[in-house]
Amino acid sequence: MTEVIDRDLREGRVEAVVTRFPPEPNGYLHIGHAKAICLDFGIARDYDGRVHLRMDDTNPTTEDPAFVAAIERDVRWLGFAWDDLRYASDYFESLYAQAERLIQHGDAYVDARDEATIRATRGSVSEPGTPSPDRDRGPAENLDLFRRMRAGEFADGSHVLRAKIDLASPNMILRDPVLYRIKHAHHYRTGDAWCVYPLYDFAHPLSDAIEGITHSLCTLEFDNNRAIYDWLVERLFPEPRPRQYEFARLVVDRTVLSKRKLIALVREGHVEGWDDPRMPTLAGIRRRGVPPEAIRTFVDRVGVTKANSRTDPALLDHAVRDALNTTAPRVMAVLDPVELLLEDPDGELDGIDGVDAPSFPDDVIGLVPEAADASRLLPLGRRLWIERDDVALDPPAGFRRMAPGRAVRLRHGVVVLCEGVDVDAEGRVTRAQARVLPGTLGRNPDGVKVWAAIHWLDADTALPAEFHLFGDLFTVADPDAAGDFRQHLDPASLVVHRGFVEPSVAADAADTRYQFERQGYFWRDPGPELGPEAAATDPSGSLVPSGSLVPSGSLVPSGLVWNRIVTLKDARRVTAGGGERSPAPARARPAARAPAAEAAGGEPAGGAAGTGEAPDPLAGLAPADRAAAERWIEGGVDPVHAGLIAAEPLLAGLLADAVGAGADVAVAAPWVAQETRGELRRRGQLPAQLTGEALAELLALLADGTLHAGGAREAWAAVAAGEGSPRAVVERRGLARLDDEAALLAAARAAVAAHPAEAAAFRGGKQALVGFFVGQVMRATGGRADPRAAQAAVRAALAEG
RNA sequence: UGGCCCUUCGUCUAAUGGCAGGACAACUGGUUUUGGUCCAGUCGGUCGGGGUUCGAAUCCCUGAGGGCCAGCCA
Repeated sequence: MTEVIDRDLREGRVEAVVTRFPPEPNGYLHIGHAKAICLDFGIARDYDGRVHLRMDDTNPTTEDPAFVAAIERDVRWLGFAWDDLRYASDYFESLYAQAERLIQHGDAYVDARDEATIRATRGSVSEPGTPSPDRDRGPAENLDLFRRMRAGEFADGSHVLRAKIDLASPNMILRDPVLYRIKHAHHYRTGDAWCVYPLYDFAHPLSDAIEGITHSLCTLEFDNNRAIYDWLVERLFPEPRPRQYEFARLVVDRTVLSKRKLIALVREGHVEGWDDPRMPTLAGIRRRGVPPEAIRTFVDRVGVTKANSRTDPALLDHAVRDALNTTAPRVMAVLDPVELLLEDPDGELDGIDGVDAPSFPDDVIGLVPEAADASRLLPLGRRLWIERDDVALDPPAGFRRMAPGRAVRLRHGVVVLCEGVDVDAEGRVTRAQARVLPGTLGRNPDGVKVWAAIHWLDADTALPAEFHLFGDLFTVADPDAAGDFRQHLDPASLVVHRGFVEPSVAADAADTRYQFERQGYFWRDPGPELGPEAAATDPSGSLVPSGSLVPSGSLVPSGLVWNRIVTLKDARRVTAGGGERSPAPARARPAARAPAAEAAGGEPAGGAAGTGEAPDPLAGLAPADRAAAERWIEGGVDPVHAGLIAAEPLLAGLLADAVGAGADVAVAAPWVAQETRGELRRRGQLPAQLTGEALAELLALLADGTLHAGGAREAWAAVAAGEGSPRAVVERRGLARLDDEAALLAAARAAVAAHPAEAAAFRGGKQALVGFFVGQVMRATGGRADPRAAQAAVRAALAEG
């Protein structure tokens, strides 16, 4: 992507970069849009260009101003600022004028048939469409009809404006696409001013052109649409015209990103709303507490290519933890509390009713020195809350926390020795007793193993709180792969706990993001940001009445409701006996990947693949061409090459000319079939300089030793680029073969001397490095060195060491 | 089925025709008053076949696999 822009700038095709992000205001932005936003805005920023946020509002029946506001807010939240806010609907008048121009040029016509008929006559991927009786109507009549369409004389669907392109095009998009349809509908911005509205394929390229967009970035599925994009822009606008480039959509495992499915999740009540923290919408992600910079680094890490791929949500989690590790103060919270009663026979705690605890560990302070100043008071009494699964009566293998007879440190406090554990009928821990070990505040006891540091809360001062633990919405990587996506919904995607949090948080800003030690990153649920007004104006349907997700703060005396942003990475392993289990409903281990995901991965192409009969390279040739090909084969030409050349008259003529000019057919054929054919394909035409005579000249230079193969290839490309005859090119570029042994040896020695580490590696047995050194010599000699001689020189130079 | 796009460690992504590298994940150790962080290390890849080349992930052919297109959605 940046390569294209660099070239456009370098070649002066454009003076400055202008991009645009063009959402349709008919839904909420999600993480997939974040990729496009980061790209469009990021490129504009990196190239010191401009970026427009454009509402692609050409369909009055689905769009709504509430979404415009939501989109603006989401883009800003991500940390971007647009240079201009535009609306496609502002261009309706000029778009209409362009449509009239098209009609006047005879490039568009009004079709009076209904939707079903047009659909039926478009043909299929393997059959051409059939023309409408209206297709050959004259421009004047079309213009009249189109004006009457605008004037409101016709009913919805009775007429459309179509581009007149090619009903037999293998690209379905080009089969006379519809440009304008009649919709007697109220538009949220233009009101009732219009009853004809342009379609995407018409409005989008022309909006880009109107705004002077230089690089129009979009996702892969619009690849086919580029043809109509270019067709329109070339007819209606002068250079510099906008150009469209495609990149792969972001797909994240264990969620869904299609608008339809997201709507279904909301409407059917699988989630609490568009900003449910489990949703991949930016509103949901924001409410969950993810900081925007984490989204940006995530998008950076994912990269931009044209290969459709799926991204592991672990990559996002990592970006979130990375952003929060150095910024989130550590506090303690107990999600599933049990009582711990302390005995203090030595009076260790006498006179102490709390400890001052640093808010950040030393390693974070190392990264962010000012974090050293932050601390808070931690009350400490004789009755505490600790986490239920930090205690076991009968510890399973691998259990490293509290159990009878084991000492653990109370984080930031003293070491205690467990003296008793009460369990209920099901074996669940209900209470524990422990004795404070003397002299262990800030110091480890002698001769006593401390098994762990556990988090705790003073029971008398801890604030009651509710914790919302979010997991992936789906249990499988690709919910669409098998059956209805709903059947893969994870019922444990939201787990609510009632517990306690330390009192210090009451003094902090409400939007503080914390790490609850050993649990994860949390922040206070800001509550639904999409208020009732969003529900009321949501044209896609009713928002489900909020249930448990609305802060049930009223039920919690402190009113505190915490959203878990992301878990801590959890390294505790499940033992063979299954004794230890992950306490949080954390993301399932990779081993738990569903069968559907495996199947989606595709069967490796084994067995029968690749072993099929080689097809006849001469199949499908006309008899005369076939005869020519057979003659070449007799002359020693590879049959595949012969077939390729014979199929293309330009190439066949070129080969014949070259042979006529004295070239050996067997030598010339690969140059025609590969190098020359490649030029033909890339340029769409055969460069005039690529004649048989030129090829014969090139091959003569090769034969008499003036050139080696690599130089000849470069020379041929230069000839194709119009730099002159092979001989002239070789002269100008200094491509003549260099086989002076002394010079090559000197170059080889220099290369070896310049790369001692590589030389040592070679002598250590890494033979592949010969190529590396040959490459160095080739570079040093401007590509002139004879490769064989260079390789010999390299080996000699390496042997000298 | 016609056309177009795509294919590099488990995942994502680099490599002017010249040492296949990084990140995430996993795994091993070390540090640690968080089973966190950090540090060190391990595992692991060019879809198959052919061609051109001294040398191919890269260029050419071919096979396989995946995606998109037959809305008056965008």
